[in-house]
Amino acid sequence: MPAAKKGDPVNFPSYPHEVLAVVLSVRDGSLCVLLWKRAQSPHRGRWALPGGGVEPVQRLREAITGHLAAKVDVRDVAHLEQLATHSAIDRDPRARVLATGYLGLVPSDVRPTLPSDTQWHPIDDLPRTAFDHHYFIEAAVARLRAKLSYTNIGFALAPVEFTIAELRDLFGAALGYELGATNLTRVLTRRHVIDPTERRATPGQSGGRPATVYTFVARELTVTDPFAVLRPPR
Amino acid sequence: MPAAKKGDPVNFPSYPHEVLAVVLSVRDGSLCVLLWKRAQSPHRGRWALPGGGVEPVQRLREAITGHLAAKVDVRDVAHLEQLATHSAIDRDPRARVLATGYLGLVPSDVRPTLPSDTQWHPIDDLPRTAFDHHYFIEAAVARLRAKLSYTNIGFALAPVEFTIAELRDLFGAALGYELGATNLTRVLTRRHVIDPTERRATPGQSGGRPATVYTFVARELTVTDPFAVLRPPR
DNA sequence: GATGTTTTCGCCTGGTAGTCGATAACTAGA
DNA sequence: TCTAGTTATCGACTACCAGGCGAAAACATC
Repeated sequence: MPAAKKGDPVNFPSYPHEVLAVVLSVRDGSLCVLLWKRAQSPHRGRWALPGGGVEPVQRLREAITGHLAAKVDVRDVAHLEQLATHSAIDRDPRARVLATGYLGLVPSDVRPTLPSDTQWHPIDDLPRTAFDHHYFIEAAVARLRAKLSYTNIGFALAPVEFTIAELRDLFGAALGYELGATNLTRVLTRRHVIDPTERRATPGQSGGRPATVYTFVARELTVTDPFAVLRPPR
Repeated sequence: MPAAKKGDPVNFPSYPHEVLAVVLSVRDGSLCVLLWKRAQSPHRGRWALPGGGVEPVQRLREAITGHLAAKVDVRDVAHLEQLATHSAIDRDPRARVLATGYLGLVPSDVRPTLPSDTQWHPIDDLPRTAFDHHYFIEAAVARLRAKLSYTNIGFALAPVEFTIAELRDLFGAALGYELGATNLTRVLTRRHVIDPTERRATPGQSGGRPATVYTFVARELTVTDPFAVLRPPR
């Protein structure tokens, strides 16, 4: 029997496949998602996630990076990870399209120049979105909020250098509730997620003690806490 | 402008899409995965995950359920959840095929009758597997082990009724290390994951105090611990 | 200096994981 | 019935961590 080779038949049905990115960032104290306004039918006038098809030479991650480049400078996207693949039969009215979602994060201090059809929208004040894109947004926000607690994913939301007060506000906006600076500092330093530097921030108009400047230890995703329970014996 | 309708063009390239299931279960004290031996090229003679194509009327979950039915009684699969979608260009030598993985769990007390080409294989003694299936297996095992700590996913690995000793051995096999019965009981009961019943198990040959029979409170996935850190204020 | 503002540190509390030894509840056999 | 062996369960103890609060530090302005 000859070895299988390129061109031999595969009996699997084919479907158009698209990738969609939920790009999240904290803007002016609110967690926001990047959306663009559709000018074409279907769902003309509604707001949609960046994304599109997958070229034959591209992996999914390369495809979403390419589509993102049309909306933002992809070097500003500090973290990108896959979410779920959705397969509802008529999620697109034209044909059956499978869609794989991605979560992208942009630090709060970078201000990418956006095309005129593209804007940041606060998570808790979303407009009508196209297709089933709200499912992807919900999943992305849930994933981010969970990972803020047990990974160092904050590095992708924060500037390279920051004070604890800034980080407290950033985490507060991302999580949707306020938290104390004392405990935040202690948790993140004990887990070696952030480190203090020698530098101090210059106080604002009204004075006050100058804050220590912190940085994230690593700038790629690492899990910090092995879930705390049912640990292996010493 | 007319509204978009079925049959309108979508500019997304199409790809054959397959679904693959990593079915895990504890058999004779070892965490095992369900594999079948390929009789056809490519990868003839190697062991592969159950799976196959997606019919036009099926969602991904329905498709994997259908393919699983050829190997096990799907009613024995107590839990099924999506893993990642893989897109390496030549993960299949015949053509470009996208693949979405699923994690399935079978309780340790059910003994599905398997086709002659299908067997359980211990996780730490795997044969050569076909295609990129080992990536799916690794991801599935990691997902299971993580979720054992912060969800009630154990319900899908355990019998409906069980003793703490049985559960300790079950978790030990799934996690890959032994753990203490005292702490396991305390953690799972405080989180309302398991509940004691009035019934007692009958001691074995060698006697001993009869063990309390426990059950899982819920039989669908619930997250028990909101990750313990950076909680909202009271 | 005096006052106001902001950050940071130390102390306290409560809750949870993990371990170990004592006790309970059975079987089998003398 | 009593004793020894076996297994399960409970209580006590330790260690660690999250979370909160107030005091003190370190700046600003006046």
